[in-house]
This record gives sequence, C-alpha cells and structure tokens, in this order.
Amino acid sequence: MTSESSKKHPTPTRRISESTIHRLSVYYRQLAILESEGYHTVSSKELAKREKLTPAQVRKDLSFFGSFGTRGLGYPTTELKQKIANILGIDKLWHVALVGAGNIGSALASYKEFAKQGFELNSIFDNDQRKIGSNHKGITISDIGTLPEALKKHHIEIVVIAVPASNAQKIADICVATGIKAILNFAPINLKVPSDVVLRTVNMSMEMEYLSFYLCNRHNIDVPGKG
Amino acid sequence: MTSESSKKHPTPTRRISESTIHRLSVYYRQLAILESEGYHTVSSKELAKREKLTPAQVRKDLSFFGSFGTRGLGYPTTELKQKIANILGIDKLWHVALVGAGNIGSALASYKEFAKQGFELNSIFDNDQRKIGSNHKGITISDIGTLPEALKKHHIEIVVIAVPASNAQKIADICVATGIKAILNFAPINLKVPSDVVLRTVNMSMEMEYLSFYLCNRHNIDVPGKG
DNA sequence: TTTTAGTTGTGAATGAATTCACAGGAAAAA
DNA sequence: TTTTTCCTGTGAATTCATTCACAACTAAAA
Repeated sequence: MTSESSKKHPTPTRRISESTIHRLSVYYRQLAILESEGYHTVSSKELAKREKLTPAQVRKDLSFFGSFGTRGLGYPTTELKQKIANILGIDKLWHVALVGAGNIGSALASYKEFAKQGFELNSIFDNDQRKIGSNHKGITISDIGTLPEALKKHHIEIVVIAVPASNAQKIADICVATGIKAILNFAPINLKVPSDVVLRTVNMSMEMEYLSFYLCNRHNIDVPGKG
Repeated sequence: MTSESSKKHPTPTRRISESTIHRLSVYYRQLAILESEGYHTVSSKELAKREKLTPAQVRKDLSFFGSFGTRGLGYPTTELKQKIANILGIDKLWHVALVGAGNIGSALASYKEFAKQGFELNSIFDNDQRKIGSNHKGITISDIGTLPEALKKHHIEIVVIAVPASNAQKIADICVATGIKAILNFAPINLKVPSDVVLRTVNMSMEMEYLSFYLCNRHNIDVPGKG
C-alpha cells in the first residue's frame, strides 16, 4: 500500500446509488486499460465514450467523492485509478472464505480475477466428508462445522456462499452470528440478513429470464439500455 | 404448454425498467413457494412483505402488463405465476449454447436451475483439443470452429459465453454474425454488441467490489437498500 | 499579453422510478 | 339488504438519478 492509497477521500454526504458504485468499478477497469495504452490523462468525454455513458455522468459520479480532475486537462489516469481503488476499498487485501466446494464453488475457487483485485480466498468449507481434507488449488477444504471459529481465526471479512439453496440460509445465519458483514450469494434463494449486513446475490436463472423477456418483447417495446 | 400460457398479455405501452423485469422474476419464485404452501390467492401486501418491497410496487409492476387481481381478494397464485411466466417468456423452451468448458463453463453446464426454468443447454463448445469430443453431462463438447453452423442447426437463441476475456469479443462477434440476439457473458470484459442484441454480463469481481465499498463506507453513509 | 480551445465541477432542469392516496369493486358479516 | 372489511388499479405526488448548461480554470497559440 502506498502513502497515496491511504489518503482518505472525502466522505460523501449524500446517498450513493448502486449504479454509481457499479460505474466506479467500470471506470477502474477502463482506467487500467488507458494506463496500459500510455495515456497520462483522460477526459470525462473519452472515458464516457469508451463505456457508452455521458461525460456529465462520469463527472457527477466522481464529484460525489471529491475533485480529482484539472479543468482544461482532464483526470490523471494513474492517480484517478488509485483514488477509485481507495473509494471502492480495493487498495487493501480482503480475507474471503468460500462455503461450498461443488460445481460453482470450485469454479469460484479457481477464478483468478478475485486475487487480482485484492480478494484473498484462503478458506474453503464443505460438508462432504469425501472433500474435507482434500486440496483445492493449494487450499485445504475444511469441515463446515468449523466455520465459526475459522472465520474468526482467519479474520474473514467476506463470505461467498455456493451451497445448495436448501442450506444457504443456515450458512448465512452462521456467518451473521459470527460477525460477517458482507456476503456474496450464489444460491438461488432470497437470503434474509440484518440490515447492517450487505448481501449481493448472483442468480444466473434470473439473468436468463431477463434475456428471455427481451427476446419476447424486443419487437414491441423499448428495453432499457437499448437507446 | 397450456392454452392459458399462449394467451397474450397486453403489450406494454411504456418502457419497462430493468428493475421491474428483475422483480417479476422474484415474484415468480415467491409465487411458486406460495403455491407449494397451499395458498390459492395472495395479496400485494403479502407478496411485498415476503420480498421486502412495498405493496404499491408490486401492484404497479403487474399493472404494466394487465389486471391480474380481484379487488378485495388479491391475486390467484397459480394463475399469476403462469401469467408472469408468459410475460418473461419462460413458459416455452429456449435453446441455449455454452461456449467455454473451463471452470465456470463446466459449473454452468451442471447448473440444474437452468433446465428447471425451461432453458435447455444442448451444445457446448471449446477450443481445447483435449476436451473436444468428450462428454459433459451427456453433452458432447464440440469444436468452437463449428460454432456458426451448430448455432443454426440447433436453433440456438441464447449463448452463454464463459471463455477467457481475451477471446470473448471474438466469440460474441461470431454469435452476432450468426443472428444470435441474446448473450449471457461471464468473461470480465465489456463486450460490444449491436443495439438489437441484448447482453447481460455477470462480473463477479464487480460484485465483490460492491461489497468492499460497503464494508469501507457503511459507517459513514447510507447505502441503497439498507433503509 | 491576449485570445482561443478545452475541460472540470456543480446548481438547476429534466426525466425516471417509486410511493401515496383513493375511487372502485368483491366478499363476508350483520 | 345494508354495512363493514379488504384489496386492486391507477393518476398524482414525491423521491431519486441523469443530463444540461455554464462559471471557473488551464494550457497553448497568437
């Protein structure tokens, strides 16, 4: 961590929309590309063009967190990338545990993008005796019964749930009871967590259903994002 | 398909938001649960309570597509579920192809929820000679070079892309050229497709980044959905 | 030095999504 | 039959997100 990254960005006074946070992730990726292409600065216009957004949107999103640009010049590529990393909290290492070593869990354990962004997966849990003790990409699979103590011992901050829908709520409850405040859920079920715990659910069937709706309706109606 | 399901719902006259479509998927799942619990009717109040939404939101979402309820009574559970299936287009069989039989691709091929919702995965493609010809859950993995003709031959309507980011755009271009109008992308890259093709991208790193942002900021600011 | 071209940051205007509030209707109780 | 209770469907009001439009500033050219 550089001294740069530990400098705090101004605390936003207003509610930040989910869309804005999502776009910050998008800007971060595009800035990495611009950096690799040798650009030292980038304008909101160029950034917007590359992501099919409006320049005003880019500037407004960034303005919630501070003034990072120079009038007449644009934004310094590397510095802005670093600032966004700081805003998103990805300029530090997060300790992540994975629960469920089935099909999706195994795929996630092998997913290299996580590590690249500072998400360190160092614990995997399962309830299948045949899997417990075995090695997956250098990580030993632990008994799910040891989840509470292991979460504390390894200072886990984020739990990825990839167990069948029928077990997911039970796992979520254990995580919440152990003090976990962030859960990424792949089970196709609406988990209930307290309001101070942030939950993101990736439901692949629902993504397919969106595509299906569009295929059925694209001749009749406008669809968002399809100017 | 019943005669019920082929009856057309009224064409919406106004743009339907992504959020509304997403919530229709949510209602659909909750209606299946209510049905299994023996409820013949359900009020917008009850449906809202179970999904942490407002009753007005539920009624408004449904009203874009027609009048499905009875004043004083609520909505007929089974019938409404069927109507939503019809709106979403999941009361028919969709032909789906998967490109990429790596970690994520393999997990998706084994994902049972797809088949349950009428998404029939009947073709898998890869460029790895060791995988081509082998069997995955009863589906032979084909050479990616045969993609264009195979998409036509099997009447594929939806393509799931699960190849590395570096190859994803190339695959998307092939799909678009072959006439595919719906793509579900798992590669961590912003694919470019024409405006008449619907694209959904699932980027797991971005989901993690959202959690990270929340963990960093929950003490300072409001976060959407966390009243 | 002055002018011109370029770009940010932000209050105001606009547009979109959600919630309110109530007329209209259905069923059950009185 | 009449009254009461319940619930939908929807126009209006409100809240939230995006876009506009321009003052403020920078750099480079004249």
